[in-house]
Amino acid sequence: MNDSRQQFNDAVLYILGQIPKGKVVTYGNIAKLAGYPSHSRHVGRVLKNLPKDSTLPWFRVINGQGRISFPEQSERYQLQKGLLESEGIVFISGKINLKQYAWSVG
DNA sequence: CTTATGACCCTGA
DNA sequence: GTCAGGGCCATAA
Repeated sequence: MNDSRQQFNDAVLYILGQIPKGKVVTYGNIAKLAGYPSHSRHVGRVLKNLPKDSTLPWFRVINGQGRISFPEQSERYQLQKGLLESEGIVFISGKINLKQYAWSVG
């Protein structure tokens, strides 16, 4: 494994652990915070690589449109939606209010 | 080496 | 508001 890839992966996981409860972050935002503004896609690759029993709040990661990047019929979608709702996040037409739930440093 | 694919984003219609 | 096109980068074949 190249160090750069590992570093990106580690940065993403770290940021993921910094997301407060009841907040969400977009892929692009995480990538930017990790130091790779244009690697928004690879954030998804990192999450995909996560074990299903991971303790990290991967479900707090959504796309730039405030939607979950899974098809509605997908089990992952239902799981993520349920977890977010359990933290107080409200879904409207399958989307959430990014203006309200978007996390920023500080 | 070239293609194809992906838990994406931005912009314009 | 939603949808489509173009772009970006890493991985697999």
